[in-house]
Amino acid sequence: MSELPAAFIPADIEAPLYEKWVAAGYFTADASSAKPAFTIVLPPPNVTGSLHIGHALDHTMQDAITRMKRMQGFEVLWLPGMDHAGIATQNVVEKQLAAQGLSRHDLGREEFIKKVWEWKAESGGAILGQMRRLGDGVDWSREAFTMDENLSAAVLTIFKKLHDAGLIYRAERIINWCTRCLTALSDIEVEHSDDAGELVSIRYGDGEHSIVVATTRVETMLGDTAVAVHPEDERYKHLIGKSIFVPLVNREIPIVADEHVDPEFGTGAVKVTPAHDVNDFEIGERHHLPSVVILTPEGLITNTGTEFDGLDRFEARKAVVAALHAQGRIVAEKRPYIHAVGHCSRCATTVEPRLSKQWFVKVAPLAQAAADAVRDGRVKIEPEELAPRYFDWVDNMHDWCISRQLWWGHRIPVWYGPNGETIVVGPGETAPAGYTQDPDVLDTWFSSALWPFSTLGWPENTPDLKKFYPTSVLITGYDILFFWVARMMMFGLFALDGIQPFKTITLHGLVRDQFGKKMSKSRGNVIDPLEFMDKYGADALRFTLARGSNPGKDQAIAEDWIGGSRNFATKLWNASRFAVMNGATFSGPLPAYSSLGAIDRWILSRLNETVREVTDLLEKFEFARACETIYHFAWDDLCDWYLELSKETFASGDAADTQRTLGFVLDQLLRLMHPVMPFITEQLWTSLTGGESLVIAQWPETIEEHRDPQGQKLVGRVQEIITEVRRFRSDQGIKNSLKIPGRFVASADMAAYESALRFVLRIEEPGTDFVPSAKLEIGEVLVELDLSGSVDVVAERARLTKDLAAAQKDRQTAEVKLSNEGFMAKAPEQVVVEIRERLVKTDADIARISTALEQLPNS
RNA sequence: GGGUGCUUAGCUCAGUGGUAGAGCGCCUCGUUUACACCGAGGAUGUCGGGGGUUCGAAACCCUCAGCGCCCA
Repeated sequence: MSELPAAFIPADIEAPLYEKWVAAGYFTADASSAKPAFTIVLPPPNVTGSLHIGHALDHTMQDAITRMKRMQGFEVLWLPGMDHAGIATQNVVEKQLAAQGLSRHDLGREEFIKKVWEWKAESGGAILGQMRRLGDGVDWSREAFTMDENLSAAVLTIFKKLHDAGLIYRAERIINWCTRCLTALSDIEVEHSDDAGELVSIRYGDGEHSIVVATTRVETMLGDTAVAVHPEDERYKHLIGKSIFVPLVNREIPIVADEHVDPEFGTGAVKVTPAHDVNDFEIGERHHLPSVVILTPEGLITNTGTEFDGLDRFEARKAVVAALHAQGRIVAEKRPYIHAVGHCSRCATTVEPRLSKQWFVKVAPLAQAAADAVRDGRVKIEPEELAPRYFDWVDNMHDWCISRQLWWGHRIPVWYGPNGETIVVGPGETAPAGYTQDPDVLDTWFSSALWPFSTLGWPENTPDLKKFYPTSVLITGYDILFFWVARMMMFGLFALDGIQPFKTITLHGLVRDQFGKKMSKSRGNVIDPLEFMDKYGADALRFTLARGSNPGKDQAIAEDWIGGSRNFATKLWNASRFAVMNGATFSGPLPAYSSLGAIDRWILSRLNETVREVTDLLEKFEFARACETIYHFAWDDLCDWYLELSKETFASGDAADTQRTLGFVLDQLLRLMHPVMPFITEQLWTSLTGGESLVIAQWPETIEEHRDPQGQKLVGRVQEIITEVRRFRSDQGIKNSLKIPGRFVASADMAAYESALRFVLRIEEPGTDFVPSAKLEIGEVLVELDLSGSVDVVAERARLTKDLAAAQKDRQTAEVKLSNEGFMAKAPEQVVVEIRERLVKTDADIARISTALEQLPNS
């Protein structure tokens, strides 16, 4: 055991400790181990990203669980890596090129992809270094990237497998198109917001032969190929089957009857633009309407033969309205009109629904399997309140558009022959000469969906896959339940013939600012985890996040609270210094429980409870409650009570049992805290015990013999006496440092504590001149104090009056219950006994306090 | 519009039938050799409103109001 430095400086110890762990290979999993496996795959962060507070929370939880499992004797694999983030990464590199006045087309596909790899090598993956700062005990030897060769092989394999099963197809559909990213997006990459627009009602046709339609996207009228009404709508029945004149484009279009038209909405007639609206597309299909694409990929009007060709869609919207006004065809304008508008989740550009030929995954059977796996209990979602959200999604999922018009990503393994042949090329296969490959790449989530098994070597049946699949638990935020979790379920169950990718899905919430508001750059309330790790240490940040983490719930965080966690770390440091100074011992057997002193027995009993509770809570991912339990034990029980009550023993010189007890308790506590605060616990534990590392130390176990409710009750009474005497001293304005003579009159079971009480309360043995000027009755214990003079009667009367009122109030609630016939007849016996005891106690309290009040001098 | 969650001390949140809790903040006192990143003591809540079930409700049911999220 070496002396501990007076101050704890996280920055000095964290990086070296982390490097020590990695170098020792503690985090490297062994697929040939005989130990049971415990596997977590890290939700792969984006290669362009850096560590934000949400990662810090997610990683803290995973690190804590894997560290605990490792200490419990599992062969733990926590597998790190990143995804290639197709759009985001391509955007970053294109921006760099743009600064040199180049586009990706100037380089060509091959050169551009080379540039992206160069970018990744130089500045990608900043987050991996930041994870080390946080202390993530991941297996770096297995670090994966979705574009790695073997993970790419997995992509080809699953594509072919899905295609062969008829679950991948190519079709012309309305997809979400980003006019800035110039690619298709899947439904969930579109974020809807309620925006202010304008609802314009336009008269098509003339006189009797006219219909008013309303739209917020006026420019789409240039692509209208029909007007639809409900077949039963009396207003329009006579027009069904006729045609009507569309202004500006000067085209006659049919009026069709379609049951999906809502007669209650607007005029009951809708314009139909099959190439630019999902609902309209379906109407078009049903009525065999032509689809006219009137927008270029960039969002410019095209192909209408009007003056609007070449205008941007939003300029065209204004121009079309103006032209319609000029013709007197605007019937009404509602402004502002609030309606849902889709935006690209990457760049916020308004998404354009657009008819386009894309690749899709037919999700129905896959989603069904994904739902079943949860419904039949093979996969557990925690907290279970979030399961309905999962079902809502998988039960109503639309086919997934997987092709992206990008260059960075897994290129679609489909080749087209000179005569229109289509073949899918699996890993290791090559297309026949003369074939050309589809130019598009796959959605990044397509490869992320394979993460739990592609990282373990699938499609090869590797030792890793055998040992570590299915993974034990997935820990991630509820915000990517659909993006990622549901898709891993679909692909995992499909790829591994029904074996689920994880046994449990644990969802946590978002980290918000101290007022519960969402963090955002525009609000300026973003908390940077790196900044606060610098300032307070990684342990403090981790503890704060873990302590705030209730299952599935968002949490608030503030700098003050991180400071509070740092204070907790310092407290632990100082308690350890105290232990060293007082000769705590960290080896050898614990003395027999029955032979120990009352205080020692008490702390061991509390430790035992704490071990049980914390283990149980961490197993259930109840981080907030686990941290609360640790905090309370360490600060209140250990520091405020045990260390204080033990000071007298240490001062007496005969302290071997207490020295060993304290050493044991600290040792166990450090183990218990290590998952959440790995750095400071490692530093303390290795220097106190001389052990190699807490990372590979054994997790504390409960000790049945240490259950001691009776001892806890006694110490509870000791605590009550101390608190009451302190309150008296405080009310009397007696300095804490002042020693006063006093006498305890107590039952035999309290005698064991008298010396400790004297020490803590600074009450000296009474001398021959002892004159008790104050008497405190606390329960059955009488404390007589010699204040060498008179007491402050006013303060004492106030104190007693307050106590009397409290006792009377308690007595009354007890009495009301006991005189209630219903209560006496129906309440459980145990509760009745409890209330009776309460009545007895309050009666005694009232009598005692009343007497004390009467005996007070009148002055 | 459909679903779902929340409303408890100044702030952020625990608490699923038996006398309302924590952290931070606040007030008073205190340099007693682990710790002022500390110690001791203290104050603070008709548990969103209304109804119901129950001997007993912050908790269970109904309803209203407000806030939030997801989906459309």
